[in-house]
Amino acid sequence: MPTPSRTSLDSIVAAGRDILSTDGLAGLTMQAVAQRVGVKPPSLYKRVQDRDALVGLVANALAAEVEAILNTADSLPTLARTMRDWAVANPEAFSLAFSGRASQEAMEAASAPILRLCAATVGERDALAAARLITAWCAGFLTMELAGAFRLGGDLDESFDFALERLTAALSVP
Amino acid sequence: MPTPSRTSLDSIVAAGRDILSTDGLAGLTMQAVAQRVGVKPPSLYKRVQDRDALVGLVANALAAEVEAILNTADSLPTLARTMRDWAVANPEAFSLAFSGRASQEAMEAASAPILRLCAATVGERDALAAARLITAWCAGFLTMELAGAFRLGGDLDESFDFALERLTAALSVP
DNA sequence: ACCTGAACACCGTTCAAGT
DNA sequence: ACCTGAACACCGTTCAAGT
Repeated sequence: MPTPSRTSLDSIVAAGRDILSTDGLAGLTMQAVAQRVGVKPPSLYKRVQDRDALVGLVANALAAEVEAILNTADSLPTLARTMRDWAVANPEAFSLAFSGRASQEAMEAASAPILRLCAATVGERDALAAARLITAWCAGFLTMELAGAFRLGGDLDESFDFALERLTAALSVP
Repeated sequence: MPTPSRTSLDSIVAAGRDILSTDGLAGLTMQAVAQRVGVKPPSLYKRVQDRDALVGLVANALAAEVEAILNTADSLPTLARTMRDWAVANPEAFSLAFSGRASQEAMEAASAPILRLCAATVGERDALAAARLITAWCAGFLTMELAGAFRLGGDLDESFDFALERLTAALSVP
């Protein structure tokens, strides 16, 4: 006799997102997710292949969040600062979003705003390479900042702005 | 009655480094390390606080490797290409070395070559900010390249060289 | 002093049995 | 159809007992 569903894939991914932000990736266990959606761990396997797949779906959801935020930016410096504010406010989410676990489609969508602004700055021909430069720098800087890897003193805000100035100058001049 | 040691901290860290490169961070278990040094897992706790501490020691060893390699470079472009070659040859080692798990001292030592070349390029005043720009970009680019995050087509070598040209230009002009 | 077997808590995952 | 209890393999870690 059929039984009505007691949860859904969306609730599971949403629960995973919440647990990630409070307990980190290590706390994102099948048991924790199951408990939060009100089900026993084995039931999750009806909706999700395994933990890796679930983490990937959460990463996709985070990439969509990033896309939405970046779409509000109208210049590369604004975009970088928007990204930084979000990363500082959501460190665990940031690190999963940029861990390479999101799907190609999700990453493409999140890259679109950067690509658009880069095309406007350097032209279509160099847009992709410029977007990779900006993305790599920004992801690298924020990852290291959040990991506490910048420990040689100095002002981090200053270092961020220094880089932003030099980068925009480097991309503005052909 | 005293028993002669059957292993040492150095062997344990070396075993960890080897296992990392073949099986990745997930394969770097206390059991795998113990087996490789010829001891049972509980014995490791005589030399190492816990798995996290062991991973940190391996990260320190990797930072020292990075330092040695980067010290052979005599310009920023050469340094970046040296780093990239090493990262491609040692992907797991690279990602642990830049994960923020190494100690402050190890990170400072690994940063020294970059800082030195940046000081020669932009002067002492901006050396730290410039080093952070180069380091963040390079770490970000290689992390994303190794994670397969650059999937929008185009030539990755070209994107790397494009960034390197623009960055050196941006740092050369005051 | 160092090593080990036994034990515990915790995790991911499978599957037969329930409704 | 979906859910669960029981079970298994695997991991980190502790500790009393061995030498």
